[in-house]
Amino acid sequence: MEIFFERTSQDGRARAGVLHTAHGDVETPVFMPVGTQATVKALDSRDLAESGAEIILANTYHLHLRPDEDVIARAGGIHKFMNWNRALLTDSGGFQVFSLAQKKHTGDRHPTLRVVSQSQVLDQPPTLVSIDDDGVTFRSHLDGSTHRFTPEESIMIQKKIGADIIMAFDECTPDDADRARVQDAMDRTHAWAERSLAEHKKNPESIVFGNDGAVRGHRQFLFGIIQGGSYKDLREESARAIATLPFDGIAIGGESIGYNMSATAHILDWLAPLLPENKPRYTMGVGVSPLDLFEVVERGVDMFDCVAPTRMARNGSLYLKSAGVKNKFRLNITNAQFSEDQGAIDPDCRCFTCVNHTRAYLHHLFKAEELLAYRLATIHNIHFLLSLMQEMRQNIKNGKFREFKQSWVDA
RNA sequence: GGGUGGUUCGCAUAGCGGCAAUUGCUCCUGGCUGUAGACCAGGCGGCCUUACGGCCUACGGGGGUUCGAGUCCCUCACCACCCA
Repeated sequence: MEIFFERTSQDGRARAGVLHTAHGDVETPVFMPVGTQATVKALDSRDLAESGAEIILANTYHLHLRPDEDVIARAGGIHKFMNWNRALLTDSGGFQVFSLAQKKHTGDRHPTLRVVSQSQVLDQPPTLVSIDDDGVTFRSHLDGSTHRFTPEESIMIQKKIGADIIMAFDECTPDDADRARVQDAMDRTHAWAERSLAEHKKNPESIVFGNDGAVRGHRQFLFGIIQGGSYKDLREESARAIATLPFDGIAIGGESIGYNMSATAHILDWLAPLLPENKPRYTMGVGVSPLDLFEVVERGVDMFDCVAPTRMARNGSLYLKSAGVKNKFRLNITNAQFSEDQGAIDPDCRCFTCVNHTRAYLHHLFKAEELLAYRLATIHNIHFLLSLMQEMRQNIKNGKFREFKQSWVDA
């Protein structure tokens, strides 16, 4: 029988291991850069590989709406489509269901007016039409057209996209939801987990096409997702339900995860005794601060992703060690104080940006809104976190994880 | 030499008797969840106040009318265009 995940060492609850995928091995614990629309924004596949990325994310919701999964399947699958030959994971679209339903994501903070032509203005926020036990109906944020996702549909789309790891279709719970709502979403997530699994088991391979037009699939691994909000008993119930099913990996979802790190830590502590040791664990949406990565790795998590490093990069917020607690290991390169700073973003960083360019230059590129700013900044932030993960793995292997974490806490 | 228009917070603008005074840009600062995000929010004369708010200085210079002037009148300076 094939082996997907191997633990190679353990230090306390922190684990180091490797994921074996059709597109190469992935050393864990791993941070996965987010490439929603089949691109990690501002980077090409060479930038990504040189930054040390072994696995990236893409999104089912976005790729279904554009360009459409059949386009990607006919192109030979997402790896060929975007020229990325390492591992890739697709999210199921479950988070978008949650995101679409959240009022705060349709509020003033987001532009809803898009100029379509000189005389036509389209006011088209994404809209959640309905959620029922069978699936979700929603309107596209691109053109307002109505679409429907069911667990079966989400899995089928993910097979056509052709990721190495795919996610069960789930319902993410808002942080402020009451218990009945959380329970409801959790029960639905469990039912959808079984249906996602059943659909996947029919054919555990991707459905993408070779140059000859014949299907040329590769093995895909399916993760289930634990929900249950901030309720201990619900989280435990969800963990038992998901852990019992023959998923290849276990994800932990919910709005709190990554957003509220003390809640995330509590949830992980509750789940610790209930998670199977032999399956990879994935906290969805963790990685705003380097310290967040320590928090989850310390609690036995193997995988995590976050839009923060790439988005922060485009917004001029760049990671560095010893920036003090105040700004959480980041500096804002657009600040006036960097206009003539001839040092590297992070003097200890060995990424392309830090080796070749100064803070003053990056400051200028951002002020001038030059496109190179976003690429150089993203290269740095991704490299920074991935290199931190590499050090973390090494320290787990050497049994020095606690000391290593402390060196960052004290920084 | 004559005529017309203009001079408002770094730049550009609004303002037509109640104004610390519009808007855009620049500038300053902050925020970023399984990406509707190369985005969003706040600030932008000075001083004081936790806040409500208060005081001072301000619409080219000077003078005048008025309870009150960036706004009306006179004058000077400068800029632009037109006619000689």
